[in-house]
Formats: sequence, structure tokens, C-alpha cells
Amino acid sequence: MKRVTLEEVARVAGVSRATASRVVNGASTVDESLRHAVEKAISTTGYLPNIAARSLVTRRADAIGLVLPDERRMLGDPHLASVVSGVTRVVRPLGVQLVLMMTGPGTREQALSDLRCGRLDGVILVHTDSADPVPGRLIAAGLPVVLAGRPLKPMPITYVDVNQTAGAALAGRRLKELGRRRIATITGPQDTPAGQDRLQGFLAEVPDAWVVHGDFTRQSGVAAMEQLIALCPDVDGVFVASDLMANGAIPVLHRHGRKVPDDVAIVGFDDSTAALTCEPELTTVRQPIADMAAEMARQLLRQITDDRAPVTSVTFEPSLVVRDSG
Amino acid sequence: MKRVTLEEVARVAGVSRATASRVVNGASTVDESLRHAVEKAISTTGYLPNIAARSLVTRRADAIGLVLPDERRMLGDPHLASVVSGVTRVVRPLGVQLVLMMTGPGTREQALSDLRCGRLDGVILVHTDSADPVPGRLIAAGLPVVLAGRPLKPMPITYVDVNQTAGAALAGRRLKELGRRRIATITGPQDTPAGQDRLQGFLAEVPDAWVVHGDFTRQSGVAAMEQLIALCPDVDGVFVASDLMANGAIPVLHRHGRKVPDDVAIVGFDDSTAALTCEPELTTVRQPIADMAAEMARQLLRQITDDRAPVTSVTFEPSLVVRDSG
DNA sequence: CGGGTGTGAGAGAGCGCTCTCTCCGACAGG
DNA sequence: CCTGTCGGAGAGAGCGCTCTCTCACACCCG
Repeated sequence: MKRVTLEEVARVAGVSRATASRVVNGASTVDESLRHAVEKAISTTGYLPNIAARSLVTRRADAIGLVLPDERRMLGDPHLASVVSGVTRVVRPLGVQLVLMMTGPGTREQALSDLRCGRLDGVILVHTDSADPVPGRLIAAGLPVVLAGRPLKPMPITYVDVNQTAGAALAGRRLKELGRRRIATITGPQDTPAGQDRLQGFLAEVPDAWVVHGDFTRQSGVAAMEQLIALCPDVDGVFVASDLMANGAIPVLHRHGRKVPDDVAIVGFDDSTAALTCEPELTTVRQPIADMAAEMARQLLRQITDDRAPVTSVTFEPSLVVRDSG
Repeated sequence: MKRVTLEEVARVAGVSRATASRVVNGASTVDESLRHAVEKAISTTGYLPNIAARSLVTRRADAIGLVLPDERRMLGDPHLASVVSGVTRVVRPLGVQLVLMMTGPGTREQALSDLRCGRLDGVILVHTDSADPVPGRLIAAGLPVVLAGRPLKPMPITYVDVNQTAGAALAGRRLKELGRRRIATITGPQDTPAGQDRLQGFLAEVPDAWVVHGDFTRQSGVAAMEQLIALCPDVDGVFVASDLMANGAIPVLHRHGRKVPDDVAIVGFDDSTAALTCEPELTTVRQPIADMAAEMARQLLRQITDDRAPVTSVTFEPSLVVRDSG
């Protein structure tokens, strides 16, 4: 199990190491016949370039990090698989690895040192909150970074998000079109941009809606719906700001003898798997997560290859997925 | 933004590069005063060892791969987050990276070349089927690899699994203890070890059970339950071989006017998030996924550090989580 | 007092690759 | 025929680190 080096390929092909390297890296300034000889030598020897040696001189790790928040929050996120899939789609054909970094409370700094010791070329940050010092330090150090979702406080950082406001408006319009009169919303946490925007966008469309607060968890959906029924027993349309909360809220309606969608129409947000495990299946606002993730990857790669890449933010438009609940 | 090298640390500390390296790597043969000088130099310069240079000489990437099947199957897997979390817990404190490899149909070979070009020290393979040539080629090449779940056809490979048979027996026993008489099971795909073992273990406990086949997807749970009700209208206890299928099956019972658990008791398998979004919440067989993943990581690291590590398989015992459905 | 023994530090040889710099030969123009 | 130019190939200098080998020095024993 001897490792084959470029030196050996060159020897077999009867050329210099430099020429072999040129062939491997696709330089055009190589004579056809020599190129063939090298290619043949590569396949007979089964040569694979040593990634560490290359990385040492090119100063590129060809790896990017996906930084996720602590375990508990990640496990609740139905989007992880789609994010990974979207990023992989862009990054893999370029030979770039995706390194998953699940960070505990104190471990977030890890991303910084991995970046600085040349282990990672850049990172995608998911679910950062405003208290997180990492994004600030990354941009201060001029390291490539992309945020998933708009940061709560404005900072000069590239991010990709869905138009939350427009999505919530879509939901509001849908409920009005269904002829609902007593409309309410169960919100997300109001210390996150997504929570804020979804409420604001919805109220812009349905200004007189009842408002009950949740925090995106299924649990909070249950509690909020109980509260809502007590508050406004004849509610006939609810925009629930996440599918997961809607998944918890619908059984509460059933328990109180309300039929969905006949008595109460429900519209969710996310189009996550939780939407399909609702009874009836959930009408919801779809975020193109995989496409957004792919775009994050593209933005990050651009920053990596080009120091002077401008800070940009990309916003995707959501769409309404009509199923049975509203 | 100048990169600090070991050379510079040595110069600042007034020692040789070799001594600085000794301090960084915790060698004991360094005089206290010099060690202090080097440590001070490290912190004043903000030195971080270049990972590529180190990797070039140590021939270790300090990275392992988690190889997942194609996108579609992965997205359906509720365990991904737990697996990642379990592996991370073991691997991160050792400074080892977790690289996620989502493989398309043809891309599985990627793992092999990443391993051979020194990019990865070993891989954990999830959801391999018997047609997959990769495990065989990895063990043939003597490369460190651990399988999640027993391979369908026996091979000399280290794997970690839950005792599927015992778990299914647990479910059968539960239904009998509840006094159920007309018991059935909705199986998983019979071309997977998990599908086979769960059926076999269940039948060992309830030999006269009705058997209807599914394939672990929610969809198939719906279809199988429809089939089962037609086949045996007065069924009063069902072991569904995955929570996801149970999640699809329960609404079918409701639609046919059967109450859960009063008319029909349901026991699932996995204790995934799908169990909590059932109405009523699902009694199920719990696999300690995160612990299993941690064990896989440990086994893999052992193979990496020790060429002659023996091939072992570790089996975890499942447990019954009693909720409301049975 | 000389010769082993041991301990701690430095010198320097790579690890496998990329890339600049140099050089060689062919060919065109004066 | 000489000089200038240019495409293509080789030589070799690193990239930053680890680790062996060597060496200096102090110490103990015969």
C-alpha cells in the first residue's frame, strides 16, 4: 500500500515533476504527446494528489464549514437536510468539502481558529443570534462568511434570506380570499428577524388580526392555540408562523371540536416535513431552502476566490403551497 | 494579516523551531523556563499551527467522513441530526473534523478517493445497501470504516447496531400485556436487515400476528393500514416498524372510526420526532441513536490510530417508550 | 579522573506539491 | 547570418511542520 507521488508519475511518464503537475492541474502549455504520457502514467499508477501538500502551497483548504447552533436547537430544525443538500450540490463538483460544525455554547470560536489555521476557507453561519460575537469577529478579520438569514442588527455581512414579510402577506391574503373574518396569528419569537418580519408582513395584510405569541416550537404552538381559543372562541382563520407550531396547534382545535379547515382555516410557514404530518395536510408558505443554501455556497465561494468581493444580500421570494388545511 | 509560523514563535521565544514544536505538541522533554517562554510567544503572536503542513508530515488529516446515501433517502431520515450530534461529541474534543458527504448514485466512490488522497482518515457509512461496492472496497484496501447498522450480507467489517429483534419483541410483549388479541404488524422493507429483524423479532413474540408490508415511509404506512383494515377489520393492536409509518397509519384508523388506543393500540419503532407529532403521541421502541453514533466514532478512531484493531460489532439494547398510543 | 549514561536542545532533512525562473530550441524579421 | 521573440519544458526553491539525529553538558560509578 505504497502511496504514489507526483514524482513517481513524472518518472513513469519520462517527464519532470513540473510537467506532470501541469497536466494534473490542466495547464494548457503542455505538448499533446507529453500530456498523453502523463495521463497514462497517472492511470497506471493510480495517482491521487496529496491534498495536504497541495493545500500547503496553495493556501487553500478546499473545505468550507457549516456552523450550526447548539444541539438542541439544531435537532428541532427540519431544514438541516435541505441545507446540506443545497450546499453540497454547489460545492462538491468543485472538490470542496463540507465540514459540519455543531457548536456548543462556548465552542463557536472554533470556527474562527479553524479558519485561521487554514483548515477551512470560509463558513456558513446558521441560526446566529444577535448576542453571537462570531460574525462580527469574522468580518473584522476579513474572513469569508455568509449568514443564513438576515442578522438582527445590521452589519456589513453577506446573507441569504427569504422575503419573510412577503410570505406572511401571502398567508394573510389566502385567509382573506377564503372569506375568513375573525383572523388570528400565532407568531414566532419576536427577538428574531424571522419572527418579527412574519408578524409585520401579516399585520400589513390583516391589520385587525388577533395576535398570540409562540417561539417556533411545537410545544409553543399547542400553548398558543389554547390561549387563542380562550381569547377568541369563534376564530375562523389562523396564520401560524411555523409548520411545527401548526402541527401542535391543529390537534388542539380538534380537541375543542373545531374542524380544520371547515371551522378554522390554518396556514403555516416553512413547508417543512411537519406540514405533511398534519391532519389535514398543511397549507403553508414555502421557502426554497435548498436553493437558498446553494446560493449561500455560491456567495461564499465567491468571497473565497475574490478578496474584494462586495458584500451582498440575496432575497428569495416565497410561494404558497395550498393543501387541505386552508 | 500576516500568518504566524512556528519559526516566528521560536524566534520570539529565543529557542529553536524544534523546541517550539515540542511545546506545541506537549512533549515532556522541555525545560520549564523554555516552555514558559514559548507559551508566552504563542499567545503574544497569536500562533495557530498550520494544519496542512502538519498533516503533510504526520499523514493524518484529522478528519473523518460521514457518508450518507442519496438526497431523497437522507431527507426522510429523522435521525441525521442525532447521528451528527453523537459523532461530534466524540470527535470534536480530539480536534477531528466531521465531513459530511452526501452521495448521489455515482458519487459514492468519492469517499474512497478522499480517503486515499489523505483528505479523510476514515469514514462512517450510513444506509448502505447490499449492492453498494464501497464497503467491500474499503475493507479490501484496509481503510478505516465503520457501518451504521449490520450489513445485509456478512462481511468482516466493524458495525454498530441496535438489537432490532429484541426491540420488536418489546413491542409485541407490550401489545400482549395490554390484553390485545387480534394483533398485526406493518413491516419495513424486507431487503434490509432492520426490516427483516423487526418482523422476525415480533413474530417470535406474537407468532399468529397478521403481517402487512411497508417500506418505512409515511406513505407506505397509510397504504399498509388501509390494507390491514380491509384484511382484518377488528384488529386491536398494531406494531408499526417505524414511527414515520405509524404517523401515516394512525389518521387512517381515525378516518375509519377507530380510536387510538382504545380500539387499536399502536406501537412504533425509532422514537423519532415523528412519534411526537402523532395524535395521540406514539408509544415506541427507542434506539439510542446518539450513543450509537458516538460509539461508531470511537470505533473508527480506534481503527485509525491502530492498524491492527480487530473487527468488532457493537449492539445496543433498545427500550420501550410508553406514551399514549399503546 | 576517565568513560559511560542520560537529559534536553538544535540542526536539518524531508513530507508532496506548486510555481517562478531559467533555459532551450524554433522561427521570424532585419 | 544574427538577434529578438515566444512556446514549452526542467530545475529548484520553498510552503510550515515534525522528527530523527547529533551534540553539549551534567552526573554517577568504577
